[in-house]
Amino acid sequence: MVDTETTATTDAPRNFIRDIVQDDLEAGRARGVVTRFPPEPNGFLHLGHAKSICLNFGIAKEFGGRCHLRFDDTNPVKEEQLFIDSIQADVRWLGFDWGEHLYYASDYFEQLYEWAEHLVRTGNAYVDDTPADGMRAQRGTLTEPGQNSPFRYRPVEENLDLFRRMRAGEFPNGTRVLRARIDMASGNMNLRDPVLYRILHAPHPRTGDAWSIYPTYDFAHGQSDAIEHITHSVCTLEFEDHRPLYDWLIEHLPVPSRPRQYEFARLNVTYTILSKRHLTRLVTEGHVTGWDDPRMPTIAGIRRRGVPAAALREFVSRVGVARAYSTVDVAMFESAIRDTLNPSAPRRMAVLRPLKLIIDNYPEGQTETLDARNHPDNPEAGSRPVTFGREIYVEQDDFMEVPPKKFYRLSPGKEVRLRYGYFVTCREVVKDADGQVVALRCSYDPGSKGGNAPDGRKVQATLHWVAAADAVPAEIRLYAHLFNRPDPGAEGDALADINPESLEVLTGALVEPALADAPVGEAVQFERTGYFAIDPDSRPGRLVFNRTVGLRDTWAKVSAKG
RNA sequence: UGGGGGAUAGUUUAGCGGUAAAACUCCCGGCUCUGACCCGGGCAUCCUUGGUUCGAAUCCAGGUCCCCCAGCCA
Repeated sequence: MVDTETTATTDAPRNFIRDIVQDDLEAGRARGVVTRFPPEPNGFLHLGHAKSICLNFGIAKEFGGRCHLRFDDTNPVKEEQLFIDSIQADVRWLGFDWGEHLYYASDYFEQLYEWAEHLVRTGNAYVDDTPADGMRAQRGTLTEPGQNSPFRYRPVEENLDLFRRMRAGEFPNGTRVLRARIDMASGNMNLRDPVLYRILHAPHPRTGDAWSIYPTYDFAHGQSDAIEHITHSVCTLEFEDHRPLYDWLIEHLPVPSRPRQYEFARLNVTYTILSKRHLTRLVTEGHVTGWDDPRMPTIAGIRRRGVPAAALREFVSRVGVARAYSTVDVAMFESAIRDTLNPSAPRRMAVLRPLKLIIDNYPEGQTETLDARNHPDNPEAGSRPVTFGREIYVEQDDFMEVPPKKFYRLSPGKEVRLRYGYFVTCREVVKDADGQVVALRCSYDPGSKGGNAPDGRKVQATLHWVAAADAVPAEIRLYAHLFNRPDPGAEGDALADINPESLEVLTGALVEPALADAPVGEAVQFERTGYFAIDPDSRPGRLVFNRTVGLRDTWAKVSAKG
């Protein structure tokens, strides 16, 4: 059976974050470890999130701590319940469990508001009436310091009054914000009086219209961590510059714990795009069929494609965690998928592009049942019967009328083995009026039943096949990389690099009957072609398979070289 | 000409002062009722220049290149 285990393994390799946690534990700086995975529910989870999920949940598990799932839902205009639901499903599918620890930043809105007032009262925050463009102008540039807002030294009482009225909904969007009073001349832009609250008259998926002001990421994140007693708040490198602000807020607020932030390099993969903005466009502009299109790097897409959760975890584990910017070869992902599937995926025979083969010396109307093993290395997987007959189908790629050197498969006069069946020799090539090969007439050796010749002679190739008598038609979807260059977007718009041939639909495929009742999502290996899984589009009588990943194809390389 | 980070094989990662390790890719070969799997073998002037040291990928100093930051996004 396919590996469908849902419990994540703990064989994670060493990395600098684990080292930090271990040191903190050993030095007594932390009594236990509490991490969190904090997605904003504004899209589907993808490969990059998988890395973060495995890291955060993995560390918690390794050190006997816990990992929270917390939705960073501070911007209601971008967030939807649909995403909240899908994210939970995806994390679970990946094999992780947050137990009772499901939280929302919005759960803390009241507490955060109180802390905001605290900052106002202590003179560390003020209400600024400067419009957005004015604030931008006052912020300065990367090399020039910013200018103080004229409202920077507003009296505490006035700030308090204004802030309360902001909450009460008295002012329109964008007319005022609450800012931390830190340092307009800081080299770190995040310290130039960052915005803590903005006015947003927008309904929130969870709090409805209870609020007309919402905290920014910077004000919500660290404090949420503190509320949950997160010990190690792990995020990606682009938040490095926010750490001083994270710490500043923790220091100036009466928070119940002192979390620490650590950053690692986000995942990049060749031929893939992982920015939420681009993924959203792929969906909304119709370049793919949805968030779960098997070509998408989303967890949902990957799952639909037939990739087991264990393969995703294995990939993340192989990639490692570091602070160096990097782009992982997508081949590493494909390899992890094959390695995960190979030991367990049942073997079946399916002919993607059928070519009829007629065995002239096989009795007409006769069929027989042969025994085919379900797995070459695992006898316990058992076997299944396959029908053999006078007319069978083989792969078009397995025949060449004029074979190049090193082509071991069928060609005029050549003998090959039909897997678990007989040796057959190609005697005649049947063509239509256009000269296209439409069938092969062959002879077989009755003594080679089961796949071995009585005289011990060898053949160079063993072909997969299906019998015309009981083959089942199927649609097979072959996927190639969604982008046609390893670094999509490196020159201009990433969507301009979309591979127009990322999907190939084969409607005339024939598969062995044992495949007719394959469960959705579980991968099987079509011998000699790859790993495939039933797509949810599949219906009784209309099988649809997705190619999860192909097998390594040495011949393709040899033949490509000529 | 601001601040913050990063540089180890084609790609990721390990290495934490003792003479470069693993996975993936690629190449060569073996095995084979999947040209799969599996098994051999090959592929690195550790960004650079100096310094410290018996000894440096590891420590120090200078340089170079790359990434992030000027949202009332996260």
